[in-house]
Amino acid sequence: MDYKDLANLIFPNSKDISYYEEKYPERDLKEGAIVTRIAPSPTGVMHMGGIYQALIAKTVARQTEGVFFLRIEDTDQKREIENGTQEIVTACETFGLTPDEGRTADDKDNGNYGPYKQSLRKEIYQAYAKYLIEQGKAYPCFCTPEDGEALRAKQEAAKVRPGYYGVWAKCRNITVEEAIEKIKAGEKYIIRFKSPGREDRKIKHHDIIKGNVTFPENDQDIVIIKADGLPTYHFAHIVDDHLMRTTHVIRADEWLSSVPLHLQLFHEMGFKTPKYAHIAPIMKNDNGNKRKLSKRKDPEAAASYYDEVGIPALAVREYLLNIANSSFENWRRANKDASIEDFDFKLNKMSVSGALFDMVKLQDVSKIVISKYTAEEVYNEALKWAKKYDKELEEMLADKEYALKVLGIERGNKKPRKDIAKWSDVKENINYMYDDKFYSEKPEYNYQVINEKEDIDTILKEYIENYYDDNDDKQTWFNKIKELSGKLGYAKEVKEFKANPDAYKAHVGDVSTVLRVALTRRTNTPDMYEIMQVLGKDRIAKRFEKAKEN
RNA sequence: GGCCCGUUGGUCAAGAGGUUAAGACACCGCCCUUUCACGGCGGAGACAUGGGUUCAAUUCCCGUACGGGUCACCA
Repeated sequence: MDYKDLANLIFPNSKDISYYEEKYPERDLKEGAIVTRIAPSPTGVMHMGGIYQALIAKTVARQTEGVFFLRIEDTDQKREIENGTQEIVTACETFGLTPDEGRTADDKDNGNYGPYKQSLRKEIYQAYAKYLIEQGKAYPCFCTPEDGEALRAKQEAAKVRPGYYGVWAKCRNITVEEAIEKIKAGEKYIIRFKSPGREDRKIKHHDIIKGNVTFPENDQDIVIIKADGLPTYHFAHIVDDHLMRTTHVIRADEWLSSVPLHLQLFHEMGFKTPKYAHIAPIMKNDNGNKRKLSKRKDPEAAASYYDEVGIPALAVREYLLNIANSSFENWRRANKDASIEDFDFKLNKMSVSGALFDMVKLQDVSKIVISKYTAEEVYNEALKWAKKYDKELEEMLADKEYALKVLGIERGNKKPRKDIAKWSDVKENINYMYDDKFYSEKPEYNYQVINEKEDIDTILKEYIENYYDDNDDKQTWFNKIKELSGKLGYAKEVKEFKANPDAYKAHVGDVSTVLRVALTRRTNTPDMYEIMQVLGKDRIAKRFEKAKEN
């Protein structure tokens, strides 16, 4: 009896691995093309870290004319949630990160290297596990989970390194005969990798992001096939990324310390190893402590959060690119209108340590992104958002023609306003341009410098009766306010007033403020000329009348 | 605790053995046809720490402190 008999007993129906090697051939891509992927577990909402990873993976694949694919890692069926796959697929789509191949829905694939869902690949993993058993590089282990705990306790008490290795690996030395006997007797078992490594030897590894790292060799006989017949992450990773012909494994740096194991596994299988790039996670400052952005604690960790508050997906991508390659910022300033796809992203320029997530900076990026939108685009996006999250705003936007005028104020010129960071800002930004909102507000007028009711009423009356005309161009409009100011004893120029403050009651700016406040009940607004143009003389007059009542 | 990795202004960060140590966000001041925003100009603000090596170290080496990761039949 030999390893082959043992392997046949354990996996009697597995195909020979040559079947899979032929079924999933080398990809026919140009030299230097990067094949990479994201491989999330369908265990909850999509995390920002996942989006970040997807962005980087997709970017490098696209730049090298490679392939970016999605593989669902559902080997831990206890943790799986309903619609987990859909959640991932949808998140990728909303951020413009749709994979070139992979799972496209709960039960659908796109691509020739599938299935792209690990639970559907069970027989493949078993075929490769069988291959290892045949060579004596893997073995059945009859230890129970309780045995594992006991082992651990014993090792802790003895103050030795915990784990299933060396002399502690009880089942590694069971003879083939004995193993066969136990299996035939119905004993439960799992499959472990028989590590050839030695802890006192070092291995050097070059990570694209982390650089050179040195580790002790792996000597742990890790489990590769669990009691339920499914593989552990480590084994699935080796088999899948080999068969899917992945060239670059881009993943979170929590995996870095598994590299010695993975390298060993690739080597023992006789596979070519992919290159690794371990990216630092996005962090969060939690009361002075740095920690990973957490799905449970931080709402902004969920990919869906940005859709909810109305930050455009493009802004999120730009912000993430900022974190990924700081040269992006300079590039962006030099190439204001270029597509982010034209940015020459460098994997090896990524930061080694995790960046703190900066919501303020994200909003700044978002303001710039939105400032480049046309009124029509702002309208469409805001409406799309409003339909999902804000009925009142949706109603306000019902009159598209008017909404476009309002949203078009100070937009489309070379120095557009940057006052919208997210679609949820829009309502507050424009509501005074809607009469029903305006008149239902509490009528509070904060006129600042000029406060006498008589003065105010005079300014409003004079202006609307003798000066304002819808047909004036901006310069004429501006001059008229100066004229009015002069006529009523205010300085026509602010500089003049500052030079000689005692000669005037106030200056043209103060007069403008009276008009602005009467018109909008706000001291800060966009350009008043444009506001007046949109409102028109009748509505201006009506608002002035209302102001005089107070 | 063992093993890995890291530490440049409040945040993101560039950088090289010799630099006035970039830039962005945030902050402050001034300017810009009257507010706000935009834009322009300017300001404040940093190489964790102790030892080496060197003519010279923030940059290289060692230690310390601090931070992060990892040590599952989870990924």
